[in-house]
Amino acid sequence: MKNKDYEPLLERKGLKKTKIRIALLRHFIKMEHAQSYRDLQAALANEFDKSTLYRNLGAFEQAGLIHGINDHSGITKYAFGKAPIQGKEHAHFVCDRCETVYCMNDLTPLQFDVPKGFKTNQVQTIIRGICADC
Amino acid sequence: MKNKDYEPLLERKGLKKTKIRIALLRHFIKMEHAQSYRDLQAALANEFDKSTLYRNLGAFEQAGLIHGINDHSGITKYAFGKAPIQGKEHAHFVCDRCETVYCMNDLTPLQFDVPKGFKTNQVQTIIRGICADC
DNA sequence: TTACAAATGCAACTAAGTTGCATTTGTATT
DNA sequence: AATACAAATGCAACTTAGTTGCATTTGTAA
Repeated sequence: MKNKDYEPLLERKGLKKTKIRIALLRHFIKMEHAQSYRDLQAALANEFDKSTLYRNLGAFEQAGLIHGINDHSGITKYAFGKAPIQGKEHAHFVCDRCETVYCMNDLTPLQFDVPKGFKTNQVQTIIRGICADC
Repeated sequence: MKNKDYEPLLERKGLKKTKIRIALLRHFIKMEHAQSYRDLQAALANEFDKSTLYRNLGAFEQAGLIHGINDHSGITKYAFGKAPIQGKEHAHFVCDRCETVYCMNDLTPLQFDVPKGFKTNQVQTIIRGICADC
């Protein structure tokens, strides 16, 4: 994906093309692991304010450009792509040693039968273990 | 389960029988929903220090008496019972309206085939939706 | 080029969770 | 019952994630 290719993504979502958004998109597309606030701040060389970064993460998530992942660390991490919905789940693998978060796009979709009266909107699965690099 | 019944749980784990531990155990056993730090602090009438409470949550979790659950709120919640292990998962249902966290003990166990080189330790599933009370 | 909504930067704030250390308490031993 | 020691508590100070209000700046459409 070339730099110019993802700028239309912003327009399509009604988001203005600002410096941080271009930088964020470019970064998310090339990163294969989920990114925490700190990862992102470092990757962007602390060029932008904390609130600006958080607000844009929120905007991107709402627009379905990225999705948040919550593991036992208590720190939200973000990865490129829409949030999982039922029937189209993708699981996340968190390495207990290096803490890297992988998106496992190709795992078999799951079906959950929740009790009567419960309505499912989305399903997120966190698999903890040791990754191939560790 | 009577009050005296769960005190042996502490001894068996090598944990001293202190006031906060008895109170915590009693509370966890009767609560059907997962509890946040704030829930617990309120239930215990702010009788104990923040650090004491957190340290005991850690000790209980390590002993397998409770397990932590992390949803999109970023706030860890705890529920009675051991953490899910592969083949014996139980999923958690988080209501998007009232934020209550339910343990769904009776959902079908899942099998995940992770890529080569990855080793699974435990699987946690968060189902988001609307609960029966909402 | 103008004009306005949307986005940014700044500063101040809230709240979760942690840590070091002095004091207290549960329990095992005599 | 007294002692003795490790483990647990309380306190205070701290770190860091994430939020909010507001004045200023900027992207885009007219």
